[in-house]
Amino acid sequence: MEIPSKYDPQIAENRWYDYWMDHKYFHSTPDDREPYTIVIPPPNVTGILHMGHMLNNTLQDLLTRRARMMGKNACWVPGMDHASIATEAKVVAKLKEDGINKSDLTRDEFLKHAWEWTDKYGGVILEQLKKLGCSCDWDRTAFTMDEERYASVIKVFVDLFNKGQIYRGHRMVNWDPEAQTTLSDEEVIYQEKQGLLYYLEYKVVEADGKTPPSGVGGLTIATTRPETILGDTAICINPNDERFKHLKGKKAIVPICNRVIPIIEDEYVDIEFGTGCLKVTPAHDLNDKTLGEKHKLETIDIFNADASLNSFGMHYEGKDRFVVRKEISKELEEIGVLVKTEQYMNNVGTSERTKAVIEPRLSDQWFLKMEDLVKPAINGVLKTDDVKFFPKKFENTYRHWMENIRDWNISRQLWWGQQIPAYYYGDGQNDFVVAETIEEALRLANEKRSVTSSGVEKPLSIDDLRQDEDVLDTWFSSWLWPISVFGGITNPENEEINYYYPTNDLVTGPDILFFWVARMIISGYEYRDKRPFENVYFTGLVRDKQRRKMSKSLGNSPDALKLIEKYGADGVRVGLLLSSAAGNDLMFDEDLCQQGKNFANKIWNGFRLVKGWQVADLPQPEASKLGIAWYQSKFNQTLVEIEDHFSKYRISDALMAIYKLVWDDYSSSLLEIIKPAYQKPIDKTTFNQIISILESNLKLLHPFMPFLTEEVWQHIAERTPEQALIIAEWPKEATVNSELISGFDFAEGVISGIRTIRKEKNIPMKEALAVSVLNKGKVSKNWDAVIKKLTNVSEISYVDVAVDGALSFRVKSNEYFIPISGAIDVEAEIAKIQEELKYTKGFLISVQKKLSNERFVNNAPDKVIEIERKKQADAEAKIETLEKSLASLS
RNA sequence: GGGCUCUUAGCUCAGUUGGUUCAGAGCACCUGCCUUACAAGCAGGGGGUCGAAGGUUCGAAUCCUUCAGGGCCCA
Repeated sequence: MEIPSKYDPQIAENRWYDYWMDHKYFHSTPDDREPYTIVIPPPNVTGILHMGHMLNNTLQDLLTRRARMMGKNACWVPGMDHASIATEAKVVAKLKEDGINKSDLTRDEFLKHAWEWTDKYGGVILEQLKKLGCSCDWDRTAFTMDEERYASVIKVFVDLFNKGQIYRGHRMVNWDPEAQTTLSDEEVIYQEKQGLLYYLEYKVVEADGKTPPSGVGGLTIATTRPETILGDTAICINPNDERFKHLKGKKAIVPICNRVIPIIEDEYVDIEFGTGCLKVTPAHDLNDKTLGEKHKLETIDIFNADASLNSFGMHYEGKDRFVVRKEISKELEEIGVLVKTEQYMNNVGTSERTKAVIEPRLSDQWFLKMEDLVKPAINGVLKTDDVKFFPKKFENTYRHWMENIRDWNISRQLWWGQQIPAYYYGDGQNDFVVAETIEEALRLANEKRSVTSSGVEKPLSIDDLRQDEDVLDTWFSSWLWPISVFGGITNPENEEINYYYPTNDLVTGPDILFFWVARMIISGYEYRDKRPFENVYFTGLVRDKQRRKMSKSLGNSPDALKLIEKYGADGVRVGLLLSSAAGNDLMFDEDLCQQGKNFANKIWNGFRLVKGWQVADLPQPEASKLGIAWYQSKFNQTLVEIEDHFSKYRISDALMAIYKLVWDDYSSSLLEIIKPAYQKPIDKTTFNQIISILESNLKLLHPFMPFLTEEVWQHIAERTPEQALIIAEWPKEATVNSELISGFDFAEGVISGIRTIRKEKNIPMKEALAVSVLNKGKVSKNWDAVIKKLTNVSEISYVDVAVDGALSFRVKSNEYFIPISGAIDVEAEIAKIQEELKYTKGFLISVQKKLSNERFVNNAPDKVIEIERKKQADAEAKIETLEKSLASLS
């Protein structure tokens, strides 16, 4: 095969992705091998690839590829999330553009539009993942709204209802007036907003509601929301507040609507805040609702679903809450009720999706009881380590949330999602049943009615049943994901679920720890009695250089596909992984991708060098033999290190270890050691060994840089599909000869010393040097061939006395001399040696100090003392050498 | 306001049970090289009072206390 002079990522990426797909390497079916399973955090169906996805999926691909090479049956299940609120919002917006209002459509008509939208724009992101090299089993692509997943959700809902875990409740919920749906607490974002505090005066009357009391004028309340006074049903004062003793037992009149409301007393009221008089609006504030329940107050809801005022709003009926706020404050001012206004900063809840200001609202909702469900999930993560978090610190966050968990509001007032399988047949509170099918619901309803009603009534028919209009929270489908992708809910004993579940690793962002991760753990224990995954790897958020979160609105997120085009998928993968310790935010900088691209190029050129050599039947040079033996040990040592990093999910450390192995040890050292002289052939032994070494390197690199490595692999030799790198065997840990490693380290010191002198004295590399050595440390001569090769030294001679008129340097207690033509700057040499001497003596003193400290010798472990003794001996030897040199110079 | 967490070189980060020359890595920077795979390269080099102040200890980047300043989650 002809080797192109430049590596072209585009061609290689397309070629090998197609090749991998054609040969079905990504596809998995249960067999005798140990399974390795990852389920993708399903991206929003209409989403597009952003940096967070790139990081996340690169990590998953890397783990999957490594597992595959380790001989496991690797299965990475891809899929998408129907993202009910986000998708419905997009569809509604699109319809609006076309002049269609959602309210003009029937549910079925709307769903038809939504599916059209999904079919048209959905799945783009999955195609983008392929560009990144993701080795997902695409035959298994799942969708949270497809038939299997829909059925799973319904089955689970019915099951939990039957277990008494799901109930209907009248609750104050976070209402998004724009999307006209309920939001979970987690979907509300609190923002500081500048607003006004309005001081309003209410008239006070006697308990009969008519007679103005003598000597009492009125009372003043402070509110940020004057429009809600129309829903006031009480005024509350603190019973300990001396200022308002005279108000006890009286009543107040709400301005404008002139409703007479009681003045109640409760210690809940903060005497310091505002005026000390609190208006109570149970329908529109959570705290007021609690007060209202305690004091049995009336609840008056003044809003429509879109947060415009209803008939309780009187002449403001139909107007938006913010419009009313302005207008009513004007009216209040005109009728002399508005005492004053003040600037006020308050925390306003807004919708994560629509940004609309959240309205607390009372409504009928479905709830899932969490108290019992969380118990095994708390245990599994925090007590038994059945599920492990990386980094561990997120366990604290998890604990705090799980131990303070509230019931989960699982209903959403939307159409795009799994419709709640509750069927109403009458007007009573309990005139409903829950069932997987309407037929079953009918049977249950008739059964229920015959029990509850004494009289003989006509049986109900299907037409008498009304299904609940609401759908389930998106997370109520994704919390089943690791089970439902294998059909483990609808068919709990099927072969696939039994083989692939529990999955191994989950890679996701900490922002959905509660939304998703915690709930999957809960459902895993509930429905499989097993953890859903063993390890959770939390990635950080991807931020830009200025530490800003990458977002569409800021426009600071680079186009993922353009990055791949520019740096190659491998380059981008390396760039992302290089600085992404688990759980740490990643300050993304395109330069990192450049580094990745450079690395790819380095590997490519290293390959070109080797492939360009002529091979001949020659004896193997000593330097090559030793160099290869050393590298093999170095490789194995690094492999141990890499495995350790992987076991702790320190992915960027693993990559860095490989990076240095390949760049420094393999390219800069080993290739230079074995490189034959210009246009000379290489011996066969060395050549075969270096090919084998290159292949091992490629294996380690493959999970990180799949395309480049497969390309090089296939260039090295003709390979059958069974010999493709993607399924090659991951290197096994082997013995490390530490003598070779320390020997090379010493030789490197010598090499570096010679190079430094070359540099200082401007001696070109072409000019061969002769070196003499005073081998005080009795260092093996084995490495001389290597040293000579890497420094262009013609001869290393061993001497007994210092060489006069030569430049010198020292490695440990050995001293090296390089005679050069021309005068030696003796002064400079002396100064250099004195500098070294000073440092070494200082070091020795600190060691001696330590060793002469009785308490140190008595308390420190033997091993530490031994090390200190060795340090002392080394330093003393070095000082001796230095002093001798100094004497010979002066 | 409550909980969690962080602060180490210009940048991004390692630094495990306190103890090897422990003060590190990569990038960036500086200097010299178009050396025959790679200038997307090679060789060499400089750079940090480990946020501050106390304390424990023979010994502290590491443990404790206080302070300062970030970040995340929750209310």
